[in-house]
Amino acid sequence: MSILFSPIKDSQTLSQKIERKIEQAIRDKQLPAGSKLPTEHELCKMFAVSRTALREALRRLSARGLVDIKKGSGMYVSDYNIKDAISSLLLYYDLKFDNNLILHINQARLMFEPEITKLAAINRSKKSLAEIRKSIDDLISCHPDHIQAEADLINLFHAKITESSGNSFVIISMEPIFSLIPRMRNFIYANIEGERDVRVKFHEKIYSALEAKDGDAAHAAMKELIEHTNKTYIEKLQKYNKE
Amino acid sequence: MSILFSPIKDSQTLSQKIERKIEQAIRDKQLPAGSKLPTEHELCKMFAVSRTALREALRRLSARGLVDIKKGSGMYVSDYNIKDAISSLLLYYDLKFDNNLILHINQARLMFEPEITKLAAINRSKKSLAEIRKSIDDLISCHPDHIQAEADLINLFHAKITESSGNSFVIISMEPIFSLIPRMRNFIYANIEGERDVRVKFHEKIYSALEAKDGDAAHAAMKELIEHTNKTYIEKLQKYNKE
DNA sequence: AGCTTTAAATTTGTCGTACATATTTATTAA
DNA sequence: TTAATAAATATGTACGACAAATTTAAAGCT
Repeated sequence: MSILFSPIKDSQTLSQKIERKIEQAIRDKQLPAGSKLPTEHELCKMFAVSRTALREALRRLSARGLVDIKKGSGMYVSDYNIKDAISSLLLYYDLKFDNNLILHINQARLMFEPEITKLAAINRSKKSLAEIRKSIDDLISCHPDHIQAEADLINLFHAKITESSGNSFVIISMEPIFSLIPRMRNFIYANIEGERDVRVKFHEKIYSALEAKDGDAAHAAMKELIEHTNKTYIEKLQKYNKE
Repeated sequence: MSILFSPIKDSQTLSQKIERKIEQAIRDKQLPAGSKLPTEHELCKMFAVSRTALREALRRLSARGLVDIKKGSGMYVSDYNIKDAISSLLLYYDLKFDNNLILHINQARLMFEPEITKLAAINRSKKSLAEIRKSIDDLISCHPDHIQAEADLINLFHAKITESSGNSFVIISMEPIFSLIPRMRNFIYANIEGERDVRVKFHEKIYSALEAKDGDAAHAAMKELIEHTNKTYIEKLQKYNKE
């Protein structure tokens, strides 16, 4: 019976209707990024609505990152970037964050990162290679007590490789992991005596494959590294459960 | 000099401050999904602000999917789901949609879907296998003139396999592709004489591997299928450019 | 006593007015 | 010509009033 009859009355509020019209103009490229929107006063006249409904519509658009509102200046179509793109994903993961998600992320990394590293070996530029090199050098020279900095440099290593793939979909798909890792790093990257040297060896091996543009070697080396990372995570988890 | 001094005055509007406090309560699980928020009147008293600023804060939260506002009833913490999770991603892809993105998506699928299918072969349930079976059967019996329906069934086949992996991160990462495909399908899934039979053969082969829980066979078969899909897309693109 | 209908209360949606505050533009002074 | 000041512009917040959807309470009917 749900198809036979549908609501006669539109359940959208006025502000949602306004939101939709402005959003559609943005999606249709009628309002390019950076362009200034008409003032509140002008938009109220255009839409024949009160300032309240219009402002509420604009708050909705602003909250979703579509427009920037500047007091005293005006409202501008924002340049929607990757950070905006993953904002709702990050919120979702924050709300659903648990150990199961970490396990799934670890599993996905094992599936995806060797493939990504293989592509990166082919697509990497001199510049991206230098950035990867720097992350390794910084890790080597990082003070042993700077555990957080160490984990961040490991994270950076992985992120830079993903960037080197040059595939925008891949980069965006992996970005939530790298954004979440500051939160997980004490779990994922084991703080164990001698671990750093093991890790540096893995990084060097991957770097060599990238440098040599050897996709298969890169794939194999990254697979090994992720397996190692996941293994130490499982061990750490079991140790924690035993206590 | 940027670290030495920082803005004295907080640039956040009052409504953004309110938004943040309510959001934090939600993130901290103080306000679980489904629970009713205090009324506007109560919140105005709690925060000691006017109704205007509060409503604008609530519009921001509502626009991001964190709360549902029901006229005459009240405001509720929403059950943030996968659809919400990918909403900003889908917006990003809509704003940046071009052929380059399609190529990147195709490339990512070649990297990821064989791995996903391999995992699905291990993790699939009887139920998920039956759903995959149904999508193939529906494709076989689909009328030859129903080009859109055909493409949607192909899409469903792929989506069901990804679901069968049982990995939440993987499912979410691939969801934008399946959401975007209705838009791309006339490009991605070639409408060529005889193509449907070729495709059904690929689907059957993958299905057999899934049924047999043969991860390597599943991986190889899916790789072959994606290569085929990507190849016909490139051919179609070149044909289009020639005209 | 239980169910249905009607009325009242509650809660969010929209409008209009007023003033505050940040930014931009225009005018004046050096 | 440049710098300082004033005026205008544009968004931020508050308040009061009324509209409209939902919920609750009361009245009416069987």
